[in-house]
Amino acid sequence: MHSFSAAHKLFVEIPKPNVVTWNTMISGYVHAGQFRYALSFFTGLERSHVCADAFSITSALSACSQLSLFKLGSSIHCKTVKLGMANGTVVANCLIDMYGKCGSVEHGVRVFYEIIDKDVISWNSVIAASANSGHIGLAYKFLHLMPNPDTVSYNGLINGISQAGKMEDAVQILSSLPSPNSSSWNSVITGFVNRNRAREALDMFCKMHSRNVEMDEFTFSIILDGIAGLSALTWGLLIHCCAIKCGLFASVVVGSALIDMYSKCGQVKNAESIFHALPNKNLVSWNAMISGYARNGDSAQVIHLFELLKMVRDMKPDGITFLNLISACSHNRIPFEVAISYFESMIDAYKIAPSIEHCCSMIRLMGQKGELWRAERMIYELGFESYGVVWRALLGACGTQADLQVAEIAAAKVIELEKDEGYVYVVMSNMYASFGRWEDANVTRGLMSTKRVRKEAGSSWIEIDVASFSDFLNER
DNA sequence: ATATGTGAGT
Repeated sequence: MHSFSAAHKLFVEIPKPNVVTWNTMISGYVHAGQFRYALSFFTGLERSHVCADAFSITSALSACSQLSLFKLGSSIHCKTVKLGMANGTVVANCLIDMYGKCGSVEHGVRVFYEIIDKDVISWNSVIAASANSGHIGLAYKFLHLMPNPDTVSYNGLINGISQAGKMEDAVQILSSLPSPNSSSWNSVITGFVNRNRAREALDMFCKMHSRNVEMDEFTFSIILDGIAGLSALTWGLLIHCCAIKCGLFASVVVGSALIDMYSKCGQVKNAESIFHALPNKNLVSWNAMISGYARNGDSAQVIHLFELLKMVRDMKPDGITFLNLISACSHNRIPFEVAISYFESMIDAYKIAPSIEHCCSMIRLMGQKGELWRAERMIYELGFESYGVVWRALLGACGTQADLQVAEIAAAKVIELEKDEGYVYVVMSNMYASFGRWEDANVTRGLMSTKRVRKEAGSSWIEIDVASFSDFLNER
């Protein structure tokens, strides 16, 4: 049980905090997953006249890893070099991890080579960093060079291979391990779920169960995610029971995954009772419940829960909350002006920068209202004009509104920015047809057949000459 | 007194 406000209040009363006091605050926030706060205390330490030590550095680096802050992480690396502690085993281990998570294995490997006394964690970190960045061969190399690899070493490899989607290899390594632990199994299950192979994920879950490997929060959250994708309620209920047996009934992580699973299986009532019973709800739990209501078309509950969330102390909506809220507005009968005001409050009151997803959701909303020019203007205002998905959303909105003028602008943009002209051909020919402009529709269809546009099983469109359709549009 | 490696939830 954390008590940040209490700790913070105590901290500010300390007249001259020493390095240990600072470090306790930094690592406390890291452990609680509050990485930004952790880093603000690190900055505070640096601004006061206290010198950072290895403890401050390692906690700060851990925060950088989790947030993928390459620039800050590198600047801390520079500091450690100046302070002469870059080759210290623990500091170097953290640096390897930080570089790995920031997508720069090369830097991590360089740090690894400089360590004089490499310990198990140094090796495991460099293996994980290599494997997770897709350098499986490199990970194998380190694993073979390592003096006494343990389960964690192999887990790094299994995890990387699973992330790369090489599931057969991952399963093979798992079965070759003398004593795989929860993490070994979790990595493989995660790999299957992320590749939309939920059936096999379930299979692994059952094997894990029958071999009496301890199941933790990770196991349940990922398998529930797989179940949600399958909408397999019976499995969901079974796994829910299993989680309770494992003593995880009060876990926020499992609870939030259950809320999501039940609402995706159409069982909002179950989702609701999980939500209300959760003793320590976090923002993820709230967002899961709000999106559950949104998915099931209960806009009144969406707004009700959103208003409640705003009143909870230490809790404030994030970008995902607003995304759910806006999509609920477009899928349900919520007044246009209300939706707009939510979006504006997100930007103005909550200082949340709109993402491409927000932009697309707003385009759909404006499209429904017939405000296509406003949507087009918004794309530029938000600075997303160089993203094809955004124009694709606008083109889609034009299709339902039958607005040829905006559609032609959007169509040209989709062709310019994406390689997917097939979609444009289909939408445009349908639109021309709906306007009775059969000649244009036929020209479009003709272009489709001469260029052999066809939809492939994987949903990608093939070999189309970009110029021909652009010319067709420009001639108009 | 305080620190590092595997995997997760909208």
